[in-house]
Amino acid sequence: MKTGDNILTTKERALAAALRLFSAKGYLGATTKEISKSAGIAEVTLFRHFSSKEQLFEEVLNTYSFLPTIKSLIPEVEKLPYEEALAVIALRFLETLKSRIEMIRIMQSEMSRYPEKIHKIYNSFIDGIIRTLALYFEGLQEAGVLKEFDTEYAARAFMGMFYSFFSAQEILLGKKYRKADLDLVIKEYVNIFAGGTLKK
Amino acid sequence: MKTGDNILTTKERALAAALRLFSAKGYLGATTKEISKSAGIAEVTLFRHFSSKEQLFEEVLNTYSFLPTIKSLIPEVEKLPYEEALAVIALRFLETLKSRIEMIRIMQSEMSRYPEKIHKIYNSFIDGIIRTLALYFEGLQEAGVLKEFDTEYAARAFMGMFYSFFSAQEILLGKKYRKADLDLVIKEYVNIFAGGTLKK
DNA sequence: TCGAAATGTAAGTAACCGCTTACATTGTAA
DNA sequence: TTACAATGTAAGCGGTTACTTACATTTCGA
Repeated sequence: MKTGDNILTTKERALAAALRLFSAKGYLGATTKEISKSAGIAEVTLFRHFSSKEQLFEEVLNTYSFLPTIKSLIPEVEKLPYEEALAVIALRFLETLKSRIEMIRIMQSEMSRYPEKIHKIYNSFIDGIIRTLALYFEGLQEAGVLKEFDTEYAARAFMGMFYSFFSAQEILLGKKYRKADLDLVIKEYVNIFAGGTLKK
Repeated sequence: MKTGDNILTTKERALAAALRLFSAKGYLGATTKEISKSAGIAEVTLFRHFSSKEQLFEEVLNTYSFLPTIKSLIPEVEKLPYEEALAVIALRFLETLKSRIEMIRIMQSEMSRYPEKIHKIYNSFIDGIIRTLALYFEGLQEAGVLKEFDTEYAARAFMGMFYSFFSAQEILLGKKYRKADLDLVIKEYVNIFAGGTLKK
């Protein structure tokens, strides 16, 4: 590697390029020639690091599958009023999705290729968030702030509202939402959800 | 066509097979040889009906893109109590999605191939539903049943909850939800949403 | 500075895919 | 029955793709 070059190793640059192209064109649509060119390396070098395109794809999944959960967010949000806390959680959730939009695109379009693997990645991400949020709800139920409801279903409903908003905006329409729109959406969604879960 | 054979024409069987395989394997993953074999016709016959694979794909989109709206549902639901009406709308929405799951899979994975066309199909489907539901909400707001909120955002939130449930169950996990689960999910989601939109 | 490891260049291979051509067979309407 | 339209069989063509081989060049630590 030339001095002053990118800090990333050859393998890391290959993985990053593969992530980009698999995301944009799908597994079959992204060719190894294209990936290596995009990574700025020779095609043969790609095959020196990865024994096959299939294995490259697997390593892309493994390398980028980690998604930050919102678990660390709960403690700092527990002191906020309910609706403000929900707004912060929603915003962080949307930011997390956006930061991993390439992985999400891959998961959406390559589901049939790697069902068990992608299923696992999806579950470890979603389940973590759902359970964390459900625990937050349970705490507020015990404190008498929220009425009785199934906390896990409620968590799924909450995340579902925002996921489908994200999906429509970022994946289907390709529109970048303006900050004002985003705030408005969060406010309206949180309002409905809070109204439906708070004790009267 | 032999007598006593399938009622469908050769072209229709080709389109149906193409829908199945494009949905299961993606545009690039489904070969013309495989599609014709699955349709029970010769590969050359496929190219007699469709000038290219690309045109076959376009005709699949055109043929199966029409999604029933829920517009016709509103009148018969207007007499029901709010929560029951929401439950019926949600159920019908989920049934519609399920009946067109192959098209939805194609739209999700081939977004990059036909962005404008798929975007159009998506919009004509979703926008119709959103606007219909928003009108229903407006009527109830004027009647003093619902509190004030942005009816379109609310409609998006409502559909979003159920779409993401559908997506998680049918597309990501491949699980068929049992009827009991479905009823429970609808009940919980509708409860939250109704609680957040009804006037206290 | 020197030698090994990493990377590049060039060429090629076997398989596959979309699509075509030429010709034979079958179904059906007049 | 005949003529025509629809479909089938078989073979192949040109292009692409994943992947390999052989060899030259660069990088860089010891």
